Amino acid sequence: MATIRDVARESGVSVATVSYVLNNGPRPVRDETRERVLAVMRRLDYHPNAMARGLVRRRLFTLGVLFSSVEPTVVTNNYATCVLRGIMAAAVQAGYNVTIFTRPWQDARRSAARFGDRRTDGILVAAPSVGSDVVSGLAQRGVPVVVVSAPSGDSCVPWVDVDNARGAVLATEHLLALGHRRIAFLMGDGTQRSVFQRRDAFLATLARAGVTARDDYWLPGSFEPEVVYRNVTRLLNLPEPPTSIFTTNDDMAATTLEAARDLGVRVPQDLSVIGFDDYPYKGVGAPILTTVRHPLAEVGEAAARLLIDRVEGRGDGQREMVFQPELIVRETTLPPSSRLN
Amino acid sequence: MATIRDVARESGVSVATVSYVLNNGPRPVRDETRERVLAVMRRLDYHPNAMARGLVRRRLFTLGVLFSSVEPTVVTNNYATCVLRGIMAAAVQAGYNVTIFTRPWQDARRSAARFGDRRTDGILVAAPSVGSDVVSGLAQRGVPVVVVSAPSGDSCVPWVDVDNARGAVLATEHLLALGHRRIAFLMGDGTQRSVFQRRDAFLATLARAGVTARDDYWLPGSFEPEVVYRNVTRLLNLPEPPTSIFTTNDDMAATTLEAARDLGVRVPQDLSVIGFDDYPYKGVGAPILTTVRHPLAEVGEAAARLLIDRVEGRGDGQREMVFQPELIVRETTLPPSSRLN
DNA sequence: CTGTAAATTCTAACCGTTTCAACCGAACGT
DNA sequence: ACGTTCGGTTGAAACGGTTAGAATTTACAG
Repeated sequence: MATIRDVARESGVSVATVSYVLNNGPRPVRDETRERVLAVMRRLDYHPNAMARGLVRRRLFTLGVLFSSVEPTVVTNNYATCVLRGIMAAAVQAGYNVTIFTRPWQDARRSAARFGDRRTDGILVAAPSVGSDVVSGLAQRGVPVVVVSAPSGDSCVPWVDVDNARGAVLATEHLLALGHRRIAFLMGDGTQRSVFQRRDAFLATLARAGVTARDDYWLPGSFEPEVVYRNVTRLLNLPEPPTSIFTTNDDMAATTLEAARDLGVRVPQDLSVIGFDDYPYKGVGAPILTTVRHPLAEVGEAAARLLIDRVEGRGDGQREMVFQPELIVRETTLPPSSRLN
Repeated sequence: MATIRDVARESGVSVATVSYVLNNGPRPVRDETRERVLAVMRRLDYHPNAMARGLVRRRLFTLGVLFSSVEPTVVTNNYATCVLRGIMAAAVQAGYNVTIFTRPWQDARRSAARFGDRRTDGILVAAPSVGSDVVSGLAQRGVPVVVVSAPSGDSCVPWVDVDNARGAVLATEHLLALGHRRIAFLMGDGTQRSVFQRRDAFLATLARAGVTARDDYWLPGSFEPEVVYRNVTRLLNLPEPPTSIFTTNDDMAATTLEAARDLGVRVPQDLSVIGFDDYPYKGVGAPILTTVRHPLAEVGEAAARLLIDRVEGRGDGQREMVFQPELIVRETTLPPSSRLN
């Protein structure tokens, strides 16, 4: 494999000169010389070694992505896929590659140095769990970090998220406006702050409307499909089952529909279901989910842009971005059937 | 940020010794010395610089993934997501990171050197289009390559794929066995070899059964949802519409269901639909697609394993792997309704 | 003790770039 | 004719590691 020295030798100039033509600077090169060097580069099929470059430039034009958990299924679930799509969009545009870290974050002491080993120019931390020191750990080590879909505890780390509370308000108010009073909230597991934000806003909205949150609708939170399925079954078998269910995300809503179907509960006639996130399911068949649109790809894209700006020294003070959710009424919500009330 | 030299100085040994403890070799280090060095490393929060290491070791423990097209949507479509899931699984297990290239492949002359710039230890090329010189270009430059879901023209480049022909046979025979004779094949665009393999097997199976492939069911191939939708509409409005449609992949099948629904054609009563790939849709509602299961994640995982074996010098001659597809009969296929025949 | 082999450790070259300080010649102002 | 700039070029010092070869200890037999 040809190196810069080969090019220099073949074209009768110093390596410095070759480097200058390679980078268009920082010193000028006479046109005639440049042409000669370029010709040799082409002839030798030369391309600079990324490692050597990265070593001295301390830049590799690569963004790191760290998901809270690195189970391969987690890296490729709906949430991650959507965020990744946005990240890729920003990366493509800015000419960055994207590296997905596969080693799980353990704690700052053991992991910060590893992830900050200059393999990437900066790191996007997606959906860190509440107790984790991943963000502060990296930030403290001087690694440029942007948090995706979670506020950063660390005040100097930029973050991008949707307005979770607002989304939950939209969903809840929609159900209330339809006339629902028996509304259950199906909670995801308690490692994400967004889950709590959505729950709190749900409860607050209910309270504001003078509707009491029933204890028997309250079940332990989890994103696990099996648990969700079981919880829904339990809810629908209650003496007074809910007439509508609001889930923490669309995957849970899908599982809810499945469980309802298996119980012979018709959606939306007997049960309204509303999700959150609006994953772009290719809906294989009806009904199509009513949900709160969470612009995940845009969130990912904005976060990646923010990170790129930071590593390129254009940190224009932008510290946080909050996207507004939007209620998407489709086919899984209706007024509660009188039969059940 | 602490360097190996800092550690050496602080612990009163040479950098070589520090390196030996870092890598457990190649020379032994006395226990007492090792402890001292490790203590200093911990105290200084030292972690070796990945670039420097990569430069001399010529290994970064990172796999590159190159999708035929790098539209961000392509990188995160169903196909790519499934393959990526498998790749991640293998990578996690072997301790590799995964870099997704964002610059599109142009041609060997312009791109080979760029992608072989030692930023990754090897490259997984996913679904290269038929005319592309991406595989040969990289291979020729000495970059370890494994092709995902396409046979490699280059005989010395390993590849992994599903048996596309067999899958199409399974689907077609299923429809024939149900009694369908008016069967349409909806073709994807002609840049992937697998599309042709599926089509050819479809036609061959039809011929073997003595069923003629009708010209009026033959439409220009495309994966674009709009085109698919239009094609399906055209088919179903034919004087003698097909009683069943076999699509090149599940996304197309989903669009087919949508178009049928919009036309008031009931699936599976009036029209049977069978897809290919079995993407793990969270089926939001019925009917659930009958399809040919293509173990995409396993394909990706196997390919990644093959690549890792190669870069680690354990190339045990394994050159190609073909996975067997499986017919998954669900809810979108039935015998043709007599009404229509 | 001494000689010798084995176990450690050190010195220094190297991996392939970038870039700074220095140099050289030509053009320029005076 | 003579400093001064300035465009163009170069040698060499980083960048932060690995590792071969030499040097130093240590272990052990005689």
